[in-house]
Order: sequence, then structure tokens, then C-alpha cells
Amino acid sequence: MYELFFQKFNEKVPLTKEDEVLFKTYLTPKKIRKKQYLLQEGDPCNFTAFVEKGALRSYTIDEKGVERIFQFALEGWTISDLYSFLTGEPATYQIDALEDSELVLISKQAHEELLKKAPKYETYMRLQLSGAYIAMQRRLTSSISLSLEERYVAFSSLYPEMIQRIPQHMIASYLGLTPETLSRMRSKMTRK
Amino acid sequence: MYELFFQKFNEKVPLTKEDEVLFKTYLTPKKIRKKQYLLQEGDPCNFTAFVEKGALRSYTIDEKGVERIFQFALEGWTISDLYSFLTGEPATYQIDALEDSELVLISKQAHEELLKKAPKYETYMRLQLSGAYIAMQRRLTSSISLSLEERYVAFSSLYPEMIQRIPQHMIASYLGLTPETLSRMRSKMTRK
DNA sequence: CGGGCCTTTGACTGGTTTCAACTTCTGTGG
DNA sequence: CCACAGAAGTTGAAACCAGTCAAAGGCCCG
Repeated sequence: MYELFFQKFNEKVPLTKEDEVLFKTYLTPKKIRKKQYLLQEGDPCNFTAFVEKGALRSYTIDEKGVERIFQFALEGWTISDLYSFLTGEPATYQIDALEDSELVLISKQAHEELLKKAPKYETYMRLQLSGAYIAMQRRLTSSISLSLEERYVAFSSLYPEMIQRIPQHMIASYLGLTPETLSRMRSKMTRK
Repeated sequence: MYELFFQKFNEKVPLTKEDEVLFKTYLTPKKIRKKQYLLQEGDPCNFTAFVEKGALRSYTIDEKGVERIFQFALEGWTISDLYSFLTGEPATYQIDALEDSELVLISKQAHEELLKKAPKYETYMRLQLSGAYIAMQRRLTSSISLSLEERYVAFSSLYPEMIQRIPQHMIASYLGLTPETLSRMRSKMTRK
């Protein structure tokens, strides 16, 4: 159940077998089905969710009812409303499953106890945050400085499996354009 | 020289006087004049810079010679090419001073030693990263989901002093629009 | 098999960029 | 301290790109 989680953890911070046994007592496995909510807007987000298997997304819905996808998470990624998780404020994002998924949750309470008791966890968190920061920086840079077409190309080459698994209109939402525009762009690109 | 730095540090993680004395041995003060580079594209970024006084920006220049401003930093903020700093890769941003400034630098070497020796520093770094992550998340959200005008309004109310101190064409670059469009927007808004 | 969602395509609209000219501000050297 | 050059900001007109609205076809799921 926790294979991938500990594999990724060990890549960042090596753990002994005893560490793993201890850590497991703080982790909560969870299965979730396609279309099911993991987090609804307004609830405080009291977990981070590591994806062992499946696919999820976080997103907002604006006044006009338009979905704005903030993040996708496939196997090996972590998804959460980090702002809400860290501050305790109500979540600004919703999270739901795009496929039947298996998750490893770390509750806010577990998070705080681990920070106190396990220096390796703090190091892990710091590295997690670094990675999340760098990924978002890359995304922000491309959303500001690239044309729509360049953005799509960059996305496809960075995350080829997402192109396979995720519906096109959601990728459009993630990239910040309309499904129609994305469709037109794709047909223009294949014509070349 | 380090007043503001330790004030901000203490807000995140309380330090004893002895801590402060120890930490000071790892810090490097630096004065930099308006228009001077702190970091040039391609060099590895081996520092984070805390702004005691003044104003800086980080930015890229694309193939067409257009500047894309990624971040401004006024007093109390930290600026760096975090990607380059954390990974050791060459910097993708340039950093220069918009005003004569006084900085507190933490070199990469000092950073690594502090991580080993001072748990309070690791906690501080984690909180720094959280803050930077949350700020960038807010920015990404607004750059994807708000209209240009809404973006400008949000920026002005979030950072009113930047409107005062930073040239308009740089704010345009930060917001991802042309100086002409920003100028037109402003005159339209005051007419109301 | 049917209904609804997803994708594609078309025509139209509108906001932003681009290019260019002009004005205002700033800083630097004589 | 003034003059001038270059940068910054403003304004106008034209071109363009993406969004919107609408309709049709395809596909998946119940």
C-alpha cells in the first residue's frame, strides 16, 4: 500500500526500517472512486494526499461557473490545498478524482506531530516544498512568457502521460484557454 | 545592519541572543547601487538575498529582447533564483537593483552548513518556502483566472507601495501586459 | 439503444498587441 | 544650473488572436 510513498520519500531522505514503521503509524490509506470529492471548497484542508495509484485534480469554480484547474496529480505526486493546509483557512480549491485512486493521507495533526518528533520529516517537507515551488515557478513562467501554442507544446513534452490520460477540456482549463481554442490549435499543429 | 532580517526571522522562529550571534557569522552584508546586477543569467545563483533597504527585481529576457519580470522585492522580502540556488543549475533569472539597496546574503555554503547545524534554520527555510509558495500560488491563480484589469486592481491593493515606487512599465511586465495597455487601463479607471 | 458529454468546426466579436508619433519626465554633462 | 538626450508614459489607428455562441458529429456509459 505504501510502496511508492516510501520509495519517493527515500529518494529525498533515506529512512531506516524502524523509521518506516514509525512513520506508518501516522499515515492513513484511502481509496477514492472516480468523480468523488476529496476536498470541497470551504472546508479546511487538513491533509496532504500522496497518489499511490490513479489521478486527481485540484480546481476552483469562478462566479460564472467556469472550472479553473490548478493542478493534476498522477502516481507519485502529492496533492493538497497547501495554503489551507498550512494556514488552517478554508480551502480555496476543490479536489476530486479523475480515476479510481489509492492515496496515502497525512493529516494536519500527524503533520504537526511529525514535525516535532521527526527531523527527517521536516527535511522531507522542505524538499517537497522546494519541488512544488520549482514546479509552480516553471508553470508561472510559461503562463506569462509563452504563447498558447508554446505552452501546450511545453506541457505535452513535460507531462506526456497526462495527454494520454486526461480529457482535453481539462488540459485546456489547466493551460488557461478554452476547449475550442485548444482543439483548433491541435488540428493546426497536426496539419503541419 | 541586520535589524529587519532578525525581526522577520524572529516572527517565524524565535531566536535567543546566542542564536543571533551564531547566525551572524553566516551572513554577508552587501550594498548594491541602482541598476547594478546582483545575478546575471547563466551564473549559478549561490545566495538568497534579504532586502534590508531598497528594491530589486528578478526577470528574464526572451529571444525578442522583451523583459519578463518575475518578482519584485522591497524591504523585508527575500529574492533569489531559488531553482538555481537549490539545484545548482545555472540561473534562469537575472536580478538587479531598482534603487540603491542594502542586502543580507546567505551563501549556498552557509545555507548548507546552517541546515546541518541549526534546526531553527531548517524550520525558518521551510516557513520561507511555504510563504513563497503561497504568494506564487496566489499570483498564478490571478494570472490565469482574472482579467487584466482585475489583475491590476488586485496587485494595487495587495502591494500599494509598489505602485508608488516601481516604474509603470515594469509593473506591466510583471502583470504580463504591454505598457500601452496598462496606460490605457489606468486612464480608463481614473475617468470613472 | 439513447442521452449527455466531449470534441470539432464556423462565423462573429472584442479586447490586446503592435507600430508610430508625440509629450513629459529624468538624469547627466557642459 | 541649464540644456539636451534618452527613457518613460500617453494616445491613436490598424491588425490579430482568442473568446463566445451555436451547431453538428462522435463516443462513452448507463
